[in-house]
Amino acid sequence: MSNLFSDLNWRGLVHQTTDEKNFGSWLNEEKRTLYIGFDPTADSLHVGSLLQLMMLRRYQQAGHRPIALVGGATGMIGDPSGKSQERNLLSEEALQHNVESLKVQMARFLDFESGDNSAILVNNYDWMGGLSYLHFLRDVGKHFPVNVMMAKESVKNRLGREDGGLSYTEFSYMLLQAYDFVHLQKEYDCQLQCGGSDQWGNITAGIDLGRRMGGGQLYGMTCPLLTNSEGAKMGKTEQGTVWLDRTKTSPYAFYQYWINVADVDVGRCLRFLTELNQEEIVALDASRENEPYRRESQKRLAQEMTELVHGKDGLSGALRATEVFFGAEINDLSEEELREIFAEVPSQELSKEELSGEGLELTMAMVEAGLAKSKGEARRIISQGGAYVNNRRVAEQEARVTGDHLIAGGTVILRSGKKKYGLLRFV
RNA sequence: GGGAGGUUACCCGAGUGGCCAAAGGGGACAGACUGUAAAUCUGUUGCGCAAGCUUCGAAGGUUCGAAUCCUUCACCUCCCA
Repeated sequence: MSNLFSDLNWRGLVHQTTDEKNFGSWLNEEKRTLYIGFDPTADSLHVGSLLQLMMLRRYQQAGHRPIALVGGATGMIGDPSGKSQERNLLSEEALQHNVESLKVQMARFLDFESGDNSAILVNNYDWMGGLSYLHFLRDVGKHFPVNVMMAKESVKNRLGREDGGLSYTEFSYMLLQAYDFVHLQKEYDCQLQCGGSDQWGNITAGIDLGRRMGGGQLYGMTCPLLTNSEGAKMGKTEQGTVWLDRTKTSPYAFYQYWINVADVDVGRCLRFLTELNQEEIVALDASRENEPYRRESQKRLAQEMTELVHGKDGLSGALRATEVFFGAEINDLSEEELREIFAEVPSQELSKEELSGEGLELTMAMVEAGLAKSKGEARRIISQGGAYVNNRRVAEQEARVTGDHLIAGGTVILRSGKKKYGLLRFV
């Protein structure tokens, strides 16, 4: 565990620590227990959570004991940090469902059976759900000077606003998170809380509370937020959030997300999100510098992330799908592969009758598949060389789709341009 | 209530009787280039294979012929009360 902190520093993952001078050596002294909180606002984690998951993983691999805290209770309140508006509150049932789903995903990152530093998963609803308001105010609230709370960034930002401000509920959020920390210290001897830089206020609130309640010294560390060169959070595309759940974001789409990370951002991603060692990352930096067209960094990043999140099978599926989507032969695909790869491509069912006789006009087929708004537009695409049947360019306007084109049990794959696909299934 | 101007295709916008399926720009879509990037260049951009058909706020009218002229209606902007 000796080089963990220097590695984190090298990667740029250390934004702030509570004890600049001694934090590193404190970590090295012995096995520590740390925690990071996750918000159960959805039933899947997304790319934005990866950084924190990896952080826990790094600590665990360095020999420390990670606790992943799922905020079943705090999620009911909503953290005002970084939010410009009052949150919508989720129902208790929805939250519990989300908590269960997150547990499963976290198991991919953390080892829950590694002996004395096994990861632990906790849900703060378990100790807060039954907490009485009166007791909470007496034991916890008493230790929070309101003027200190008012001074926190997350609160200050919101108080100045005319539209909405901040509710009492959200104002109290930091007390809950602070209490989590103290509780975990008591239960698991957890002395360190990590989080994104926007969590600093909440983390220090916990440290203060710990001292006031007589629990001894606690530590905090934050890492930078992972944003792209445009300053936006990673993990959002035009299609929406990139999830870790394969039913929400397919392994292929997940892989593609990383492949398309901009050059200026990919170095940070490699450092923040992968476990490649320093030599490998430096080598990739050089590759990017000298032969950018090879895009080694993106490929490596996509490969690492996809394998970690979706496993070897997920990665090979994504690679196969990538080949196919970029023009590989698809005649020999099995029905299953086909369904997997083209899962999120819009498809249309037609009667087999349509193929009888001379077959179906390609123009008509393209309209049916949603690739063209009219036959005229379809004809245009064909004449410009942008039409493909089963990934083979078809340049004749009069071309027809016939039974010979059917692959994998009655499907024809149509494509317009480089990447726009549409499926026709004949039944 | 009085007066002036406007409404054109996905968006902006030119078009004042035939040469108008309608300039130009943006966007979008294809192609080339490239790194699945950015930029650039080329082509296309109402429907129809075609003859042709339907479009210029809506309805009606004048005319051989209307986005264009007339009438009514709807909506928008501005000015005066």
